[in-house]
Amino acid sequence: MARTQGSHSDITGPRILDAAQRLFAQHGYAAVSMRQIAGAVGVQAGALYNYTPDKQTLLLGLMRTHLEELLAAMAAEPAPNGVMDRLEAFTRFHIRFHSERPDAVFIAYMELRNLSPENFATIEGLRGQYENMLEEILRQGVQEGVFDVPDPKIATLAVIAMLTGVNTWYRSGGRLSLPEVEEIYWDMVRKSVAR
Amino acid sequence: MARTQGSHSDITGPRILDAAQRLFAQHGYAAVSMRQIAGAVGVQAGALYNYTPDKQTLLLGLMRTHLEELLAAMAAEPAPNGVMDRLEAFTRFHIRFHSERPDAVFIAYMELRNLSPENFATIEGLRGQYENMLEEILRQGVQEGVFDVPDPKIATLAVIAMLTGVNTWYRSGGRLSLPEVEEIYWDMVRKSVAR
DNA sequence: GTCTATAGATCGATAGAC
DNA sequence: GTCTATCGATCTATAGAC
Repeated sequence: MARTQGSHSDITGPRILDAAQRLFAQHGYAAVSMRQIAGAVGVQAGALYNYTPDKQTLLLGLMRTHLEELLAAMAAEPAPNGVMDRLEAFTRFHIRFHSERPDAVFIAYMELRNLSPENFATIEGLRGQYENMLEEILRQGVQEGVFDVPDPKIATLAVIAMLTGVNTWYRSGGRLSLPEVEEIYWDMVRKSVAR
Repeated sequence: MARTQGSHSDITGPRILDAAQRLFAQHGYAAVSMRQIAGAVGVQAGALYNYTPDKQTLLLGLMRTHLEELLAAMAAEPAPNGVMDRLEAFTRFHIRFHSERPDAVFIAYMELRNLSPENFATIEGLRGQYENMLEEILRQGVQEGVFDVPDPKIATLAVIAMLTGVNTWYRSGGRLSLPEVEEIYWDMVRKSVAR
């Protein structure tokens, strides 16, 4: 800990990403300086540039990693057969996954403005893939007569907005446990698309 | 238009607020400089300080004005008698009011981090007043046996998150008209709290 | 791989002329 | 009320020593 020089390449990289994610979520990308990130990691600002070409790429990496992990975790989930069960699985998965990563979720929604047009397109494409999974569930449910949804695209966005809103208030150890939260939201989601 | 000096006090104040609101929403508070705001208005940066003591107060003013207008508009709405009609009125009012002010809404949600603790408390207090109006509707509906809502506080946040999500995609002149949007969301809100 | 040092730009805010 | 000019601080990113 007292060492002020020398190589730490084994862990510095991940620590930079962790510090950047926490600081960007707390203060906003534009309000955080490379010196702050370096200070949180315990290195000088110049050392950061061994791990990222610039601040912008640091942000893009955080957002892309988050969305790729989301898609990978979603793909790894067991998919029930019926549309109702699939909707329930999606709902519970979304709440669980997002409540575990509040900083990453916050950044992925709030810092889209700071992406270049092509990077923005990349991120929005990944997000669209995720949204399409819910939209497909809703469309199939409508087709089967299980759901009553006049506009599946809009219903998808409505449900996701409702579920992601959990992150604005949920805190581990608060009044409600995560299973209780899942139950409340699943009840509302189920009814909101019901016949 | 060619005049580069002289007094313009009649309209400069509102124009500063308009420009700041638009730029803060587009790029984020921290990413916008006082020089950018001044440039958008057509004055030099120093002139801004005739209208605001500092950048922070400019932001606070925008957020407080937005929330005070929200509460005033809500109070001016005719309140139906039955809880179901009141819920419908709230839903349609929320969508209409928020979709008309995307920049102000965006700032009021995204820039809370940039407020000092006491200013944050002020803004959150105003937002809480608004949320309480919906919560009261839900509580009364539960009491009357019209709604089935296990946790009115959480249901309030869920509904508001869903409705405010309209602003992430709705554009005037798009595929759906505002009345169509209201209809879709009212259908989902109504069912989500139904017995 | 990390350090120190710094180039070069930009920031918020102020002072004083008009 | 707006301008010009500027102070002092801070920023991103780079250069070169170790």
